Amino acid sequence: MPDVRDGLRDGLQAALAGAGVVPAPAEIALERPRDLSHGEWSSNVALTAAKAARRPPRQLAEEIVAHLSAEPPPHVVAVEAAGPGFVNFRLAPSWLHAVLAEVVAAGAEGYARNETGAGRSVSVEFVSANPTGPLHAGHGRWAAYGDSLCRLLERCGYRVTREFYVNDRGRQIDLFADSLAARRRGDEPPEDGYHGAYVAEWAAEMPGGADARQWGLERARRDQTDTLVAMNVAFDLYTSETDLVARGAMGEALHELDSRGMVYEHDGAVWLRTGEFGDSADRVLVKSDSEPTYFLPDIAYHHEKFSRGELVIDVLGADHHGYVPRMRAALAALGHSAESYEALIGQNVTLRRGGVEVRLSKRAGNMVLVSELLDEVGPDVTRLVYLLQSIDTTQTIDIDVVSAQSAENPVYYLQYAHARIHSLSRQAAARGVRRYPLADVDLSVLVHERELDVLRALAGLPDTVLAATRARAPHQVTAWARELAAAFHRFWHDCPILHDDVGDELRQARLWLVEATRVGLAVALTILGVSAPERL
RNA sequence: GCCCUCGUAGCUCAGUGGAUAGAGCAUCGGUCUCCUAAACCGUGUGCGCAGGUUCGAUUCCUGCCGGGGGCACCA
Repeated sequence: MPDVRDGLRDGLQAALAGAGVVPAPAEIALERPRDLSHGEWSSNVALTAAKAARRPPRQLAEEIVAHLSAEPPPHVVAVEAAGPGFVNFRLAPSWLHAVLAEVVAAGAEGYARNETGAGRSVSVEFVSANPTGPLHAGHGRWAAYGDSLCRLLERCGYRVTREFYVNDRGRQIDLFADSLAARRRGDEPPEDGYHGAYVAEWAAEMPGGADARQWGLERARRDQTDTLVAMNVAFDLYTSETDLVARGAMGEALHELDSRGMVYEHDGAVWLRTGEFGDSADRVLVKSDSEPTYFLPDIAYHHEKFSRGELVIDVLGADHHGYVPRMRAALAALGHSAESYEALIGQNVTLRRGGVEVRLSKRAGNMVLVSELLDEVGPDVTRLVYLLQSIDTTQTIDIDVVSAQSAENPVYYLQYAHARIHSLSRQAAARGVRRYPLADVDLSVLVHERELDVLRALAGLPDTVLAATRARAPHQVTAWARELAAAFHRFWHDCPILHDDVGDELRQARLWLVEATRVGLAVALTILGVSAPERL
């Protein structure tokens, strides 16, 4: 599919050759200036190649411009040297009409798809909440983020396995079972046990004579899975720590580390030389009471994941970041390359209700559950709210704002754009207006700035998808969708479609513009895992 | 004390090695005989501080200050 940039690059290449820049720059960068007065596209080659060309950047830029003006690339109406040495391209609207046709031809399934990850597999682990309770609002962030990241990777051609690790053995599970059993008897849970209200509720459900441990695990798992399903998050693989140990994976990992000379005994415990691989200290794999630490099965699990992904990604909360160096070290000790393991650390979520911040705590009763958010605002708003901002910032979700049906709620802006598109379809059908085949429509009548702005936004989606994937930042897609919605709302305001005084040609072209917008929105919403209502 | 992370407008947040740093909310004021006004238009003395790298730094590096998180033979 021809990209305008291909033509511009070819032109620049030829111009550079014509200007006698001998070792042509390996890469010619083209960017969209934030200020349209600098043209539709701009290149800084003259700045980067100035040294090699042995002349001032501005002068080189002017030579390039001279060459390009003599033989302008497709769609180009003017080339200018500007600022310290930028080469700016002014384009005819025809380049955007080509974008419209491309969007429509590719459709929601194909537009903004790329092959950068083709043939590569990646394992992404996220959420992995302990099976000792429901998912809280913090888990919800990783569910939304992890799943959308996977959708981005898939759109870039990667084969993705969504993984959830279940820590279903060890001390926390014992405490949870003890807490359940205590509540069942009508006693208080142990001091360091689980005190959340859900424990008492679940204990009341528990049949007499049930094994608190087994029953509790299943109850918690079911609760978590229900929530994930409601959030439109589907995992490909759940790995139980108990199963992992039972099938010997832990022993194998230990053996492999040992055979590589990475393990030693000290004070009756078995240690891993993580300190030699960038961790701040060596870590215990098997305690002096012969019980493995949580770390050993975790290593075994991560080791296994490489059979499913050449690239292994963990999505972790900031409270687990201290764990990354030791896992990185353990994987290095097993011979995995540093680039093949990626730990993405996200900051915590805080909730505000009635102007008061609600601290998330596992043991206290003030925990806000994902299921509560889902009940209050529904899955679409929940996911979109999580994906509104970067995981690098601590997120404060104001439940009052998010649950309000008002302009303060950023979610409605997007949904309203979507609803308007469908409203138009209904109106058109009611008036007997139908869309002609695109081939029969003259798009060159689309010259209104509002129309062109929508198309400019649509033109940027493939780059946004690529950049968001590389940055592991699904929120960039949300930001893009808001931009598209804004452009669309402005277009809607200024450009009538079905009104009687709109000519047939223009009406048809605008109908297709709306269709392209629908496609663009659909792509973004699919990546975000959100569906939008057809009417508000 | 050590490590990680963040610090951008009154508030919540985008953003980027480039040319005049953007949205939403809030404030104030405008726009429906017209496809949904949950929209649109106007209204803005901001990149924590100090060095460094660079033709160019809000962006990269170092230090400092401030917020959050983490430093177990717990998970």
